[in-house]
Amino acid sequence: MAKTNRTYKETYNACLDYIVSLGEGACLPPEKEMAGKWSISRSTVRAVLDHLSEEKIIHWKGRDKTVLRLPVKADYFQASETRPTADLIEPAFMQYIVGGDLAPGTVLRESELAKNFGVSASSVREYLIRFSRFGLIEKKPNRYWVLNGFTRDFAMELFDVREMFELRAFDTFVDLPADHANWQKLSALGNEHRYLQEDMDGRYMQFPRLDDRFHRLIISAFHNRFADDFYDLVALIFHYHYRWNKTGEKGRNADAVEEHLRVIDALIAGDFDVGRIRFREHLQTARRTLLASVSWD
Amino acid sequence: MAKTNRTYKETYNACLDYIVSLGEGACLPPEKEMAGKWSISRSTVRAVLDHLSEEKIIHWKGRDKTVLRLPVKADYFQASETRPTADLIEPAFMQYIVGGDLAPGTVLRESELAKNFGVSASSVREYLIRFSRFGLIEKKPNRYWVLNGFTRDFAMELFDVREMFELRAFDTFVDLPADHANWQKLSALGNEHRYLQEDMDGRYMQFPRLDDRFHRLIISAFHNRFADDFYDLVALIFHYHYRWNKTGEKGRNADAVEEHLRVIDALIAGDFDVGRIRFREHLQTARRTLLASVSWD
DNA sequence: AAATTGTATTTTATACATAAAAAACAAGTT
DNA sequence: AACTTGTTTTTTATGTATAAAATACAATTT
Repeated sequence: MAKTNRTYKETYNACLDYIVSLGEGACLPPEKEMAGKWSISRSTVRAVLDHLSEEKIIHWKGRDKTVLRLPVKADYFQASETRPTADLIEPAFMQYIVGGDLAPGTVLRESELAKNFGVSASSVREYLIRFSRFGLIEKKPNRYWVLNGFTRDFAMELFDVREMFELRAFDTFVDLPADHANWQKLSALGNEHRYLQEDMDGRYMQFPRLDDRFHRLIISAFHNRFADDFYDLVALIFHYHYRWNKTGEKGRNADAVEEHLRVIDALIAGDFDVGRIRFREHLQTARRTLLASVSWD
Repeated sequence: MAKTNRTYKETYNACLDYIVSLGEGACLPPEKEMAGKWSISRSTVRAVLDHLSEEKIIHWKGRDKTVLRLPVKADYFQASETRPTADLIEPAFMQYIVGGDLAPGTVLRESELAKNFGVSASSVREYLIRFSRFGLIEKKPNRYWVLNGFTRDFAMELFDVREMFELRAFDTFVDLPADHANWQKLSALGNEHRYLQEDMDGRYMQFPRLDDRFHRLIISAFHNRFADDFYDLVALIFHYHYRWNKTGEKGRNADAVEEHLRVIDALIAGDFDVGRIRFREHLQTARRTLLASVSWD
């Protein structure tokens, strides 16, 4: 097989939605306009129109593209068919290494992973090359990939850099003028934290998303692509590490919500020094919590 | 064509060297030992022995591997044939973008680059994926790569992080015990700087190597893989940026040598505070110098 | 029996083939 | 003439095929 026709399927689904919004009897716009609308080529638009015509959803002849009937659920392509291969590999791969609790030094074979994940070897290969930038895996030339693993050292070094970046960003953040949009965003985040806190038992699973937004808001003040990029790694580690390590999750999240709020409240009140101390404390807690659950040295 | 036989050619050349060191009439060791010696498989060793035998350089029958004649220059494979494809792509690519002074936003096509560099599209593709981690290029899905380019912003953000890492490393360095090997290394580097200074006109081209070693020595004190890794990018930028930007090279290098020495001398003398000030100054100069030669915003 | 070689099998790297998608161009409509 | 569509060409994504290299196992020699 060659290239997948994911773009086509995705566009087809988007087009069905669009047809619903137009209603029966309406006319679709010119091909070029549709191509622009979804940022794809006219070829794909025409392929979609072809299929829509075959399915008798529209009547297509030249520039006449009339909606014959509204699409139903069965007309749509399955979500699994439209998801990019790369998006499919990441969770599978992280499940494999984090969920499998593989020891550092474990050999990873492209062909084996490809078979396991049900994707092509080329896709796996590309993913691994991309992923290798995080330093968790390494390629032995002419041989295989080796898992360096999420060791204690790795976690410590990760946190050292994270702290440097976030504290630096924090200092830039508090220097922002009072009318900067970030203050509003921070205030809004505070409210969301409180909302979560009201029903911790029912909503604690929503915390990781909030955590990510809080830290990214701080980091964004630094305006540094390397720091932003580094936070992708931090987020990845946190996301997957805790995904397969649910012990004490609720308590951990409740503590973190509390700590975030202490920082936010201090900042909103203008107590920057107190805020900084609270922020440091929060980073320390995060470091301790993660280190406590690292299984390999 | 399939896989290249670079490993084989490299091993063959290494084996010719080895035969020279053994001398005529000598016997080569067991296959397994040779495989271990060059960290390759026995298959490759046997392929090499086969060729050596064909060329009548050795007589090979079972475990008898006698040297018949010493190899001559013509027996060796050309260096160009043994160099890894990836090593071949890097300078070509950097020449293409830095040497060509391409504007940010320039479209890069895999097939075009492959044709230009005389390598396969897959190799180019892998290189670009790997290179993309530096944030200088970006992939437009289903389309092409776009050069983000070495802009003023990029340089500033690069230096912000570089300064954070190096200053942090510097503080760790000065805390090293007096008998730590790094102090000796620093002292030795000081001497090499002075040696360079004695004949700046004749030796200034050797400075980049020395610069790299000086900064890596400092950075190494931090013991942080992310900082080490980041310095790879810094080194890459410096290496290629100045490679095609020779204006004022001698003066630039002379100044930097002087600045390095001020730092080294202060540290060796135990004046850590002065050393830190001098080190900051040096980083500032480096930033200014690089920014002055950035052509794109 | 241990070491070494011979042979067969597995895995990896990479060119190539092919379908999808984009882009270019030509022709027809309003 | 400006749009829009029809058709063709180019480029990209990705699976497949294949030689190189690694590994495993059997047969031999010391």
